[in-house]
Amino acid sequence: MNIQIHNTLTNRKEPFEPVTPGQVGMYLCGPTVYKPSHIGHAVGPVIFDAIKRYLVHRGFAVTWVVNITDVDDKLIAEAAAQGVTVPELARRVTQNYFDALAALNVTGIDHFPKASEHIGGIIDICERLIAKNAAYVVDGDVYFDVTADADYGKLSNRTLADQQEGTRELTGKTKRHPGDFALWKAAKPDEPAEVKFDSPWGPGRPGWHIECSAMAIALLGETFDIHGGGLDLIFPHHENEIAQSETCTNKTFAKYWLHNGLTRFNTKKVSKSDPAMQKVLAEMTLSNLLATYSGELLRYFILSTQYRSPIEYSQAELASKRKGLSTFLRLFARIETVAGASVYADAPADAALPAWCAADADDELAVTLRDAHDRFHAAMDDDFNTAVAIAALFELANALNRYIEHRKLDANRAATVRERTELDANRAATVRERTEQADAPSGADHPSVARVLDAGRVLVALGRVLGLFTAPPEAATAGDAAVEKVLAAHVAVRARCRADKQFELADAVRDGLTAAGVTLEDKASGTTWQIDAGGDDLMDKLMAVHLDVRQRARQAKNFAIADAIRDALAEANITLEDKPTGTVWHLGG
RNA sequence: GGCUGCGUACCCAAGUGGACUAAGGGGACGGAUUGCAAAUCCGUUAUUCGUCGGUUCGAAUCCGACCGCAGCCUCCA
Repeated sequence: MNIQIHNTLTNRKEPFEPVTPGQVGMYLCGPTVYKPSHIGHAVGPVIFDAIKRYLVHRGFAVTWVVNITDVDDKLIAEAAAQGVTVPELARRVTQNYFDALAALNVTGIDHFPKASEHIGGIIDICERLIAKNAAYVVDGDVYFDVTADADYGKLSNRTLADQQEGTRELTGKTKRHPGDFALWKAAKPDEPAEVKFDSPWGPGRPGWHIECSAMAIALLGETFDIHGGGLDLIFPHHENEIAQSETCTNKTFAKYWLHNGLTRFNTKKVSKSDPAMQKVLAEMTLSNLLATYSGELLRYFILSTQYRSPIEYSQAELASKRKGLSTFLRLFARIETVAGASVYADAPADAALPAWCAADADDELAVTLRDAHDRFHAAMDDDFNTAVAIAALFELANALNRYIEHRKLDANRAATVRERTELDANRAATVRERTEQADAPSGADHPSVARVLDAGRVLVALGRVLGLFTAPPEAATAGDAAVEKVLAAHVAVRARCRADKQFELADAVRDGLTAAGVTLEDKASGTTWQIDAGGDDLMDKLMAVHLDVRQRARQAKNFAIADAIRDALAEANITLEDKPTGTVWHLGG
């Protein structure tokens, strides 16, 4: 099956055939590093990262370049406003960008060239264009002559005549044609020394578009495969890149042009230039978002829409996506409980199907797994349709949950049932029946469990092709052993309450924890917790619940439970002191 | 004004001539399960794809008009 790519140049889907068979060069326009990255900056890198992973998965050797534009008018202005040097500001903002990419699991970028480090290549292109009479010098500026490029406008589908009509820019004395653009800008007297570079035309710095041409050519060659960026870059940025590069080399610059949809908020583009958006934008920096949402969730959110469509950002939408993503993460935890082995470890790197899933295998799970596997690949082959690829993963997840459910594979089910016999003699008959029904599997030796584990690992491997499911989510309490222990005490207390049929107290525990932002789930294999809203005061909240429940138990003269609470907390190294003013607790008593 | 796109259920979102009496997710509702929940499973939730025409044996998908929205034409991922 062939990979199809939508090419902005032809406005069609085309079969993907790299310039050099088996090898792919990709270039994505990166940020101008003068302000912290916002949600929109994450879209291109996440999509391209998924594209690279898929191409690698399909056997291509891929080189991916993302530029850092660190010489620019806005950068100079912002550095001056903040009272720092341009390199210092650029360094800081670049680091901010890198941190966000790491959190988003964007790991595939091979080169991050900086404009300031490619001045030689930029000057070289300018000179070649001047020599070809396709560029001219005016007072230390160098302009590209758009009339020198016969097919100028082919990417954005506009003619020079159209443009002359629409342009607000005056031709003035400097430019010959209003569409001409600066390749090189002469330094202005008040600009700092670190953005003045020597050139044959005097000190100055690159124009906006030229750095991408120079860096792409330097790292990927004069013709490469895929060039991408946001839709808003089609004109003038990419149009001008094509014009200057192809006029310079007489070769095709990039074979396929990919453009991702823009992030929107209240149906408006998230844009730096829109004053109404400025405030929103400040809150939508990637570092802010990553403080609230996991990188995996943001990545999943971006990939759940086909890349050419706009993405509507909202908290409600992210909350909805969080639920969807958790379906997978819960399933992985469930399989681990069933099989006693992690799906994250030993997932097949190439997402290959297990032997029992051979083409002629016709049992239900084999068919579903094969089908999901096929659909995933077909979706990605079709212009990297990650939305449909994820839908295939959902179908597989559902099939696995169903399989576990119907075959009663949940680990320790039999053991739990036995415990229950002791709890509730009246129900013993039902319980015995259920014990017989369950095939009481334990561990990965059981054939059905082994299949679930295999299929779960394929699911993880497919997700990893999109850059998801790399590792189990870190518990919100990681590193906070005290919180873990106090929660364990809650679970123990609640189990005691339930065993004693003190359901009001049991519910008081759960309701109290829910209010504190912790969800309890009673499963056949035991009670688990999930922290939805952590925070510095979580420990205090958890202890408040303990004290409240204990107080209720004492009022009901249920001293057995009250004592059980104190004992459970003692296990957590917490002592309680009952004083006339109330009960106080301290750690490590 | 020119050039791109878009408008699919309560919300998000795939699908761009026949396997569509339209994927998938969220939500809602009913059932199983649970002491009660949560999770999970089962089921229901668009005879219809902005509106009106046209082409076609056949259209959400092509064409036209209209309505609404967005992007680019100035810095932007």
